[in-house]
Amino acid sequence: MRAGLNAERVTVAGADLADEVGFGEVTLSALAERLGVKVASLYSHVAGLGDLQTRIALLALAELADLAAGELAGRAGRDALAALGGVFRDYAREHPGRYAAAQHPLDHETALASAGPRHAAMTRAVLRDYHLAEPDRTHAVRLLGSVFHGYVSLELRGAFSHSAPDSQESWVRVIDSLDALLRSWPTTDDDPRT
Amino acid sequence: MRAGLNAERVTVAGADLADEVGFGEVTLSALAERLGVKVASLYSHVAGLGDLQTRIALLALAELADLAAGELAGRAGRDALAALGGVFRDYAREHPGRYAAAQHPLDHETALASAGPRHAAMTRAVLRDYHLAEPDRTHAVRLLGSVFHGYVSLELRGAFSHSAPDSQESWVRVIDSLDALLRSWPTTDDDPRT
DNA sequence: TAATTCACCTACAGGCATTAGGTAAATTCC
DNA sequence: GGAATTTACCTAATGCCTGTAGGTGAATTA
Repeated sequence: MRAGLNAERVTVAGADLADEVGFGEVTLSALAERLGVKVASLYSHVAGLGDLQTRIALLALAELADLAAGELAGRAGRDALAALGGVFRDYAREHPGRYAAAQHPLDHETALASAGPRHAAMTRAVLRDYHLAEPDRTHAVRLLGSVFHGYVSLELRGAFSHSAPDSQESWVRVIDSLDALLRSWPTTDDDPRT
Repeated sequence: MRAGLNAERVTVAGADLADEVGFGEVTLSALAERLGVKVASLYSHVAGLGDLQTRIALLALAELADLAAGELAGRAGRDALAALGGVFRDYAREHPGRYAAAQHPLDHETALASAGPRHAAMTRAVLRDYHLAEPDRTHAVRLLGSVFHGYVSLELRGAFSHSAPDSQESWVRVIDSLDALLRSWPTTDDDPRT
């Protein structure tokens, strides 16, 4: 009896498994068992464990980009900022394994073909309303990426769950702070430090 | 002939190996070979791979806390902020394996006995100069942690190395931004959103 | 110098990734 | 509709890694 697998079904099953047991704990053995198939059979669809990890990472990046594109449509300013951050935060909480996979290192060529560039473009789009000129725009992109990724990572690790106030409150304040910061961004044409 | 090992020597060697090949790639096999010893001999000093990983994590957290304490002495305000962030950033670049180990999850009991609480205390100390009352102080602690960890993680992953301007410039701007943000932190006794 | 400790060893079992080579089900072609 | 081809899946075997059991000899202590 054939199970009717292909590369995408295997990848999705791997992503689901990652969400349940953690990305680093995904093994071909466990995945094969879940799919009702022998381990060697998986090699007909993916090149090995490393290839599977890369495919899950690409899946997660694409899903994240699609979600972000949907939430960002028709929003601007603080609204867009909160929406973009919220996509990352919600995705990480609903799909921790997929979110971890999205941090998996990709070689340069693969990264360029991934949804990574779409992410960068969307962050730039969110900043459009704040009217920053280069290089400040790039500095701001990096700051937003750092805050979103950092906050979500720490929250996922439980770093904010053992002390008051609730993490949700801090999240709202962080978004507010970023919004205020971007509005009053100090434009620096000559900074003696740089 | 005896190699004269003990738990600490094994842990330090493991940390050095992690800095060279990555924390996730540390194996007892490779570590034993590097120490000129058979794999089974390592079990006289550490309880297994998991225990070794925990010990490397605790070592990294302690080293980071010691470095931070040293750099923070006698500094305040933006100076202290830059020093604390710089410790994380420099440590991660010089010791990527140790930095990755510091993110290794610890069970609650172990985390409490680790240098983790010292880190929290030092971040609060840096904020002293900005005169924030609770719960704003905690929100700010979480923001700083997020930015530092997020920026360092992304930079380490090479996310900022394929576009101008130089990451160092963005780092200085991020520190400046945080300083400005903390100085003008909007004190909110009643925020209708929370 | 004798007893004890313990750092290190050999030998083995189990789990996982990976490859080689085979079989039968699905698909394609005439 | 039957033959040829493709391919999804299999069994079998190898090698690396973690982890355990039990032994040996060097260092330490009495």
